[in-house]
Amino acid sequence: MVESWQEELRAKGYRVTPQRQLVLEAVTNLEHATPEEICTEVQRTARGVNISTVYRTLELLEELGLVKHAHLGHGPPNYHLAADAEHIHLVCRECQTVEDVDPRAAAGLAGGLERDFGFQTDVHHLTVYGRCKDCRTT
Amino acid sequence: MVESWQEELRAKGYRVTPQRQLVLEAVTNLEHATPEEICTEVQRTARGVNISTVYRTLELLEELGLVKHAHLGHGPPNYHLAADAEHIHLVCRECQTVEDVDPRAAAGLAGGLERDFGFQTDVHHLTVYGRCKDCRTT
DNA sequence: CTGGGTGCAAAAAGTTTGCAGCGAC
DNA sequence: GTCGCTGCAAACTTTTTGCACCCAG
Repeated sequence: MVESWQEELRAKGYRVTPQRQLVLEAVTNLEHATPEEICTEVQRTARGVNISTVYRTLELLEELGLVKHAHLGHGPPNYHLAADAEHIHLVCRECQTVEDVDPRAAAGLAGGLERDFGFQTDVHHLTVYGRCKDCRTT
Repeated sequence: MVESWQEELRAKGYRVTPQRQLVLEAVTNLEHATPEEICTEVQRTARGVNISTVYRTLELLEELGLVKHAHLGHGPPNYHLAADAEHIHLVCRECQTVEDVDPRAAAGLAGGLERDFGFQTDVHHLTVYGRCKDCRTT
């Protein structure tokens, strides 16, 4: 697994550039971030990585299986390392907070969909909307 | 049930307009539609309901609890009648098709989240990403 | 008649693309 | 030196907003 992603890039005819390393670093550090946030983070460290490069890089990194994204409601997509532990997102439709939950909570669901519909659930990408504990009591 | 939402509108100080009736009709007929599709549908019947009116109306109808929306991937949100039977959306990340599934499949998940996190799942809004049967065999 | 609703146009927000120059290999 | 990558700007898509006029109540 330590076999560097840089090798993989070169093997596929892509190039290893500072920008690509910085974007991957930013995703690693931020854990959950939108393209915009990633761009800002990168520009804090080094200067000037263009937003369009961030988009292009994220697409590439996702293609390589290094990062994944999920849609958490209205806003922009949310990127994180594929290597991070898988988790489910609980999004509160009132306070907009996101809570990460162990994917085992969805084991039954995934199993059922597989059995009944032949559907292979991407648990990584599962987003559950509802109301969180706090918003239900207030 | 047939005429009551108009009453509710007036009771809250809103007005019943042809545009609002047409949008609700379109949502009813299309069952699953984006704002753009709703706008097109409405303009087929009558002419000239502006896209921005569609957005404003959908927001209002959702506030009243008449319609709901879900995010099915990258694209625009997807509106449908709240009165329609609840269902889960299975979105294939390869062929982009959407399959509707009985919400009972998620009963275990919803129960677990409720028990463990006090989170009230909005099953209506649940979207599951993955690969459908067809894409797995091809 | 009155104030909320609508259409239109412009702005915002998020994302993609064309192209000339740069730099990884 | 080659050719993929980047920055920049412009185009695009989806959604929101400001404003003058219109019409439901």
